[in-house]
Amino acid sequence: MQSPYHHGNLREALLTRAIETLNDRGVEHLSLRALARDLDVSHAAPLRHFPTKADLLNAIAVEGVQSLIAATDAAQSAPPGSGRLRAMALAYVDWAIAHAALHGVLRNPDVMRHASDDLRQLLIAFAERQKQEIEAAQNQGWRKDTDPDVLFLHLVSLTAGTAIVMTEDIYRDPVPTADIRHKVAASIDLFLK
Amino acid sequence: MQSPYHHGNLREALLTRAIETLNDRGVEHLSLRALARDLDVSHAAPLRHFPTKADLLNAIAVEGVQSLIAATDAAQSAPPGSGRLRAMALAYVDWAIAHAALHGVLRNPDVMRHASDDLRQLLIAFAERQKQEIEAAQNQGWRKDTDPDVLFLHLVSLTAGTAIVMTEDIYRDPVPTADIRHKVAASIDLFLK
DNA sequence: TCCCTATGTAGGCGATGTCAACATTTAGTT
DNA sequence: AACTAAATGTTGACATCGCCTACATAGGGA
Repeated sequence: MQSPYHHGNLREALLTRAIETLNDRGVEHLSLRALARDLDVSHAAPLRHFPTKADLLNAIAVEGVQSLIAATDAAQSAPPGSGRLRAMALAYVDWAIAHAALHGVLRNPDVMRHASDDLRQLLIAFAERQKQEIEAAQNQGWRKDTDPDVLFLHLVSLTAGTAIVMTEDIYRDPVPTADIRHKVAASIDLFLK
Repeated sequence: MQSPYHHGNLREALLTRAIETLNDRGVEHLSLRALARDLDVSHAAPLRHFPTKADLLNAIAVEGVQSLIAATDAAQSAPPGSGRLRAMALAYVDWAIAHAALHGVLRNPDVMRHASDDLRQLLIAFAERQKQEIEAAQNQGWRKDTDPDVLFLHLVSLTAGTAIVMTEDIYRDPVPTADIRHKVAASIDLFLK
């Protein structure tokens, strides 16, 4: 049949198409009705899967954080210590560059304002793992005398900040372009080496 | 007369009220029509001053950057060097905390995507000054052997990241609360002392 | 087979951004 | 002072959007 009454996998299709739209048009141009049109579905169909637009964005954010966690998990193959922290920080930045749209959603205050409990839990777990890595690194002698809270604050600020500087258009002008990936690593090494 | 045909200073009134709304309701609830209602003006009146909603947000962003620059200018009373850089970084973070709404606009990718040339110029000038401060500090011996590009990247990432961590709700859970201002200073000192 | 739930459709409501046509006020020129 | 042009505000309209309600269809147990 040409178009079956039921789409079959509308939820996934919505998420995929939404992320595509996000990539080239930004959050402001993301609309449930336009998504429905794109997928040849009635204008209210998306509401069956995401009762509200915020729910859609929240689901995208959850996917994003899971993807981010998976990316930094891969960096955990390194032995514990400041080297592993370094690998995780770089993995974070690389992930942000590779998934700019998802990263943008995670950085959008208007999305995160309505973060679901699931999403918050994911982020807290992620933060917790970073704290453990810091503790492990300190046990190996790295910045042994510094307050762990300060190290955590510094790590989070530096990684989040670097990711933003590398992905947001507004920083493109002042930031050096030549050999940027190497400079990012050197910048992170100022803290983690 | 009760309500004169002309408001008198609608442009300023719009900006002021918009920032207020931003503060307690967020960008998503900012609407030109609601602003018009708040100011007892017809629904299309704001368009005379801001042809599009993006123009309004852009104007707010310009005010924000000017305010930010003024705040960090005050920190320039310190003598040049890493100490002045430190003062500027802390002034940045303090400004972000004190003007969370403006800071949120500046950090909103959907706002900055349409940044006007004015706005971009302001930001470039701000970045340029930071580069000069780094050079001055290096001339005084601070991290003399490090690539200035790397130092700049690190400074921008760290300050932007810290401001975000301190202002965005989503970081409130994992970040330590006790003595936070002191810890922020300590975190910045890891780089600037 | 029958029913329940999940999923999709059709229509509508209030709100929004933006446009066009018109009104009023202000400022500048003569 | 009179005339005119520009600035500023009003009214009405249109397309779109999020979301709601009522209804239609499909699929999966009992």
